[in-house]
Amino acid sequence: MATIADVARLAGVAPSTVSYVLSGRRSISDATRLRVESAIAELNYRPHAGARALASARSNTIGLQAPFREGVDVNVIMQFVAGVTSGAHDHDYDVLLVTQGDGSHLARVSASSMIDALVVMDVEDFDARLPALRNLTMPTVLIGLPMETAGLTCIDLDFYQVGLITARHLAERGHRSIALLGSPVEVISRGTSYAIRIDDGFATGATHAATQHVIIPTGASVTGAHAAVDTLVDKHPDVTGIVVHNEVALPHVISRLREHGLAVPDDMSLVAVCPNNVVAAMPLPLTSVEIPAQRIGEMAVEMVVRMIGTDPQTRDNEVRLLAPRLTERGSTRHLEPLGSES
Amino acid sequence: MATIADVARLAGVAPSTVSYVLSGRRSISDATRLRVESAIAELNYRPHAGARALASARSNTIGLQAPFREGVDVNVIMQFVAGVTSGAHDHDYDVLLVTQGDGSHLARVSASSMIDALVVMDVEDFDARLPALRNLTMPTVLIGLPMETAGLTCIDLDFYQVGLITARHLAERGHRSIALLGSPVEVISRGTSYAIRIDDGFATGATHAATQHVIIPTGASVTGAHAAVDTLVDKHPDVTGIVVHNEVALPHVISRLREHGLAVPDDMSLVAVCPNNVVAAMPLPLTSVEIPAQRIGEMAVEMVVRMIGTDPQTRDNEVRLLAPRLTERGSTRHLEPLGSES
DNA sequence: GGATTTCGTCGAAGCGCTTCGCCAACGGCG
DNA sequence: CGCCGTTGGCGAAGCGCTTCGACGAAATCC
Repeated sequence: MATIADVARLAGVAPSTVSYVLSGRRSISDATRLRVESAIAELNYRPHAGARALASARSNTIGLQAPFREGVDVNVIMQFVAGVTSGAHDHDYDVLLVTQGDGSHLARVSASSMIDALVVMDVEDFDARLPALRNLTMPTVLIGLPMETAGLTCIDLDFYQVGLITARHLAERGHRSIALLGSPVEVISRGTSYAIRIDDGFATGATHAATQHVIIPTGASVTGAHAAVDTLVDKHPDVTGIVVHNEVALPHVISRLREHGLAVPDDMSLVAVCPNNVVAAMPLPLTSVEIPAQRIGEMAVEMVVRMIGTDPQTRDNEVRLLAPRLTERGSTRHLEPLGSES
Repeated sequence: MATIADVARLAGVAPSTVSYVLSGRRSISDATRLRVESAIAELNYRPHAGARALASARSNTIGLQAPFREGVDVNVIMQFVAGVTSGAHDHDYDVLLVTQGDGSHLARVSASSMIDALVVMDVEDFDARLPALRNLTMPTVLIGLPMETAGLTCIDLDFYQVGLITARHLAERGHRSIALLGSPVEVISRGTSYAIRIDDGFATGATHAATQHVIIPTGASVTGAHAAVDTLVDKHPDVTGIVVHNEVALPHVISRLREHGLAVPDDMSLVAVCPNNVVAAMPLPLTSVEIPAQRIGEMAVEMVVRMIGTDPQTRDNEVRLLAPRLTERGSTRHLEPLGSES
């Protein structure tokens, strides 16, 4: 492997000059820059990452903490990961995967200066990693919200608003009894905030619109979806509109509804909450609120990269909630005023 | 951050001694080792990864190349990733994610000595990354097989055998016409070898058993599954047993069969090929061949770690194909001899 | 036209670690 | 008792890079 000294020799300059060409931290005349660049190309030179990290106290790597938990949508996780990696790439960072949730791995990785910053995925309300994160001076961004966000920087879709606008959307179309088919119980009981926030928003939205509502946790499986629909039909036959926030269950919810003789949207209005590629794969167009997972991953990187190099003291932590947008695709119908139904 | 010099000072030894305590490369008396260890603990010392990489020419990091492609099962991908990370952790390695498929990222990462070895996922027959990989002296293991494996080390489930034993299983139970509902066309036309290998095995197995067979590429979506089942029912009504190698389509295949009035296993025998957690989530027990994705990920790491430190010349490349095992769960029935059906 | 600034480049120090060679002390052996 | 092989530890070199201060030369100013 060629070193910076080799390049310098070939270009007839000092190693430091090569370094400055590479980093752009000092002005270099066009003539020498060109010579250095061609030497670099000729030798196919790549700076040694370790040496660079040692000398500059920067590794140009960000850590991605991604616990692989039960019940979470792998699809969404993958999109976060894809967003983070592509965002990192855009900013010339690499991504180190940190999967062990116990924090010891995290501590090792951060203390050994392998990473300059950290992105944490799938945060719970009382996340076990929180204490470790709080006394980490390293720039950190959480994807998702814990219960107590003081001193933390977070980004997520505003699921409260998701609940609110989906409830309102249905209410505005005349639905007087609506349901939310949400996350599996294990996700909720773990205290995963997005599940709780969408519930709250949904309840509030429904209440404001003087609409009946019910929330049905839904397992991320065929049986889970079927059970939820069965509950809906049996216990809440007056429900005319549902919101489904469960990517895995979604198709099975639709087919189970059909088995019960309920067509979307004629007999049941439906709003999906999931990534766009999931609704695109559905057999019928669905009105939906997108979960822009990839975008969120990219934004998380952007935030964390901006934090690098700023003084931890002056850093002001923000909680960034993306406003959801509902896209109509005709899977929710207008209910006629009572008595005028055909 | 404490350095090795701080530890040495506190323990009253030379820095090199601390290093030897850490690496175990030279014998150290119990007395000093204890002193050093307690100094390490007291200062909460972690070696600087960059410095270590620089001095030892080892980064203790393996690269994981994971292209995020259309049509592949994210679930399986995630299990590979989980296996690789946990395997890496077991061997005291970290994992660097390399997602950009174009190879430039790979080149940069490997040339800058960020990684000691590489695991490549989702390999295609004529994979674009192959040329880059071949003239990489770094230990590399592919998960999946390309067309030409000379000079490469690969690991995968033996999908040819999967096709063979599933076909035979159905044939042995008296099925005279069987079908394989496999990967989406885009996966096949990309030349993804597992899809092709299972097809070959299935065809051969069926032919040997003098059984009719048909292979139906199946889209990884509700509509894809429905289309495949519709094709099956319309064009191949004599088929009595199917193998489904498509995790996403699987539940929809089953429900579509039911919509056609075909129950599993009474009217249609079914063998699934997918990870165990997927069959577990199905509404009925399914006879299946497991895809041990996590295990494969771990084994890939094991192989690649063993390769590190061995001379590239003497390294003999192996292609390791895991023998599949079929687990009966009662979703395939014995067909009665002709005329004796109830 | 001298003083001052700016520009482009160099040299050297040092980041924190590993590893090699060296050496002192210590037994075991003939 | 002298020799030699082991053992346990030390010191220093050096891995490849960044960065700071220095320094001519050219440009700018009054």
